[in-house]
Amino acid sequence: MKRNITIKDVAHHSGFGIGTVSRAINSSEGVSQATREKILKSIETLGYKPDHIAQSMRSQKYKNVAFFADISNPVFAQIAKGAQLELEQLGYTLSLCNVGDKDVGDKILSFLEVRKFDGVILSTPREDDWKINKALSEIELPIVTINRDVPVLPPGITTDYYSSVKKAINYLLRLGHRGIVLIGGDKGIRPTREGIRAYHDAFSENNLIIDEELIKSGVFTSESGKEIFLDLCPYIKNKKITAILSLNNQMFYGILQGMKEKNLNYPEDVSLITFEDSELLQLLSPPVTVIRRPIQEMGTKIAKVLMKYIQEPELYGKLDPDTIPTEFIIRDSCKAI
Amino acid sequence: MKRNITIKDVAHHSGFGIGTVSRAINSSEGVSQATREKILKSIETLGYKPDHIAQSMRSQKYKNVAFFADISNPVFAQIAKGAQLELEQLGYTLSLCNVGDKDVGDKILSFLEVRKFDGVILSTPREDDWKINKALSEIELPIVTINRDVPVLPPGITTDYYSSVKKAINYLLRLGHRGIVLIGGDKGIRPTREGIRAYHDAFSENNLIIDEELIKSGVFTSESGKEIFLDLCPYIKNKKITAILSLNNQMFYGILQGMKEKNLNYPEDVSLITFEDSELLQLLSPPVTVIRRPIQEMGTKIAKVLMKYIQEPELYGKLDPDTIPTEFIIRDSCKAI
DNA sequence: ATGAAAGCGCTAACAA
DNA sequence: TTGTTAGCGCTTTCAT
Repeated sequence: MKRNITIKDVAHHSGFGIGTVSRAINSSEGVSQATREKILKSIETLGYKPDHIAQSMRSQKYKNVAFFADISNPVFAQIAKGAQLELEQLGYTLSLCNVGDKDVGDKILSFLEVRKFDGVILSTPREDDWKINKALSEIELPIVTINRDVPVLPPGITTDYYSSVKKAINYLLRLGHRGIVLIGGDKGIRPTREGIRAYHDAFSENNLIIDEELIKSGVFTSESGKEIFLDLCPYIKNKKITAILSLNNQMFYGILQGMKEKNLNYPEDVSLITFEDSELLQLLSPPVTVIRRPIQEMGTKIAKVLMKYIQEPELYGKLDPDTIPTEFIIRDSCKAI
Repeated sequence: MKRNITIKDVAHHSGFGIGTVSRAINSSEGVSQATREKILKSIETLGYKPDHIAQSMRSQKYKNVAFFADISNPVFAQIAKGAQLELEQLGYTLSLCNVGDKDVGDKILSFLEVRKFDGVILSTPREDDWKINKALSEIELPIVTINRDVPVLPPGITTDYYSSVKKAINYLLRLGHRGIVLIGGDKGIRPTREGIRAYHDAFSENNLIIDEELIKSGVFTSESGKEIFLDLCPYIKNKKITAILSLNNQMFYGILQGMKEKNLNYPEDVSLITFEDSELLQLLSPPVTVIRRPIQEMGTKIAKVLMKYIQEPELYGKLDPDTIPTEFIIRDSCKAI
């Protein structure tokens, strides 16, 4: 096994001490321009690469970020990609961790316990789970959340669900719909809460009374979406319900599955809008009216904010919350009544 | 900053030397059962967690695996998830790296240069690019490839494209199709090569002459798929071409886009089959006939093999190649002629 | 079976 | 500005 080139070799080759070489590497001050250049040249000719592990051990900086989310959801995969691309610029690495849906707090802690990170990117399944939150509050690292308002954490990066859901509801209202179902996830997470808030506001601003029964919450899976949809079918058939707005991409798949199963069509039998654009939704016939957001950019933004926290820890929790804008794109999945 | 519990504390608390403690932690031999238990108890009561960085520094083992692929493709995202879940079992971490499409070799090398890994999971964009392969051959780590036959690397995990593509072509042949287009990616990568081989074999086993012009290759993007499709349109209209088999999910999106744009329908105007199942393909009407493979399990398998190489380096390159089976699922996107 | 001690490659404190 | 040195927490010889 061929020995690696170490800082000692560079010191020897350049004729300076290892301290000076270290300073040159880390572009710390206290090195004359001339020396720095000579050392850099030595590094170049020797092909020296600092041992990242040894650096970490001494400096307690790891250039490593943990990503907690279910990457099999293309949305999180895109966010991960965006974040990785950004972190890479600064020499940081993104490490994946899939915490399922149970014992989330424990899993996160035990993941972090045996590994070293400088920061965390996180999408927690619930905001008000005290067990999870207790775990989160024990983490002594900057954490940037994805679309979650976790009481024990500073605000992270969020999507502007409110404006576009409101636009969408208003659009349906204008088309004459009144029996509008809102399908979201757990009511204790931001996307659902913001969606519901927008739903309420849209109705009341139009002086309409809300039927709370029309607000459905499940979990972010197609199975859950399908189940909710099937329960809705009788009301769709008797025209009590004429439109559905889904707040989640995966649930929307389930809705479409349910429609197919029940031989229902949109927009004839029910009008449809969903959150999160995709090639699928454009390819379906008719193409689906959606709320879109720039997902990969979200990842970039998340990484940027986290890096700021890592580099200036005193800023943690003091930065203004950042919200990603959304876009309401009308296609052909809604009809006027 | 509260000091961490170190191996010294455990040594002190248990009354043994740090060497013995270390041996107990690593379950190396040379520790009596009684001592081991006492030490384990001390570790428990103190809540000691070995410093993974210090361990790495001494042992040159990092419990870290690099994943090179474009995770914005849901297929790779799923593979990454499967691999992560498996690696996690053994305390290993999966770190992401997105190498785009140019300077791939350099990017991989520079990523690996400044970080420490025990192994690599890789999907290279080409198999015969000497620059990439030169880079790959310089990597002194076990590498498991995803569906690639890279000359300078041992075989990794592959999918059985051959059998199912053959089944698919035979199916189309039986339906009376002769103008069957095969759309794949770069001819220098395994999936395309295997697809073409199956295509050839299916035709010749049926004593049919192949029109090489019907084998189209592009890149794995929807844009490329669409472009190829649009070129095909005249022949579809004059019935020279009656069926298309796409070897890639992303390209298939492009084909569907093209169809939509040209107001063509399947299976009326052209029969369609694609590789890689998804909810989309089942929701489209009519649902699309596909070749399916268990993607997440692929990730698991990849991780397992890599772990074997990491734990027993002498096995590297000596294990039998592993091939993931595929399934041909007939739905309603092909009609008889 | 166990302890002592060297040293992995680096940073940071201290000296010069 | 530069060199020297301690020591980060651990594994691994080498003694005992």
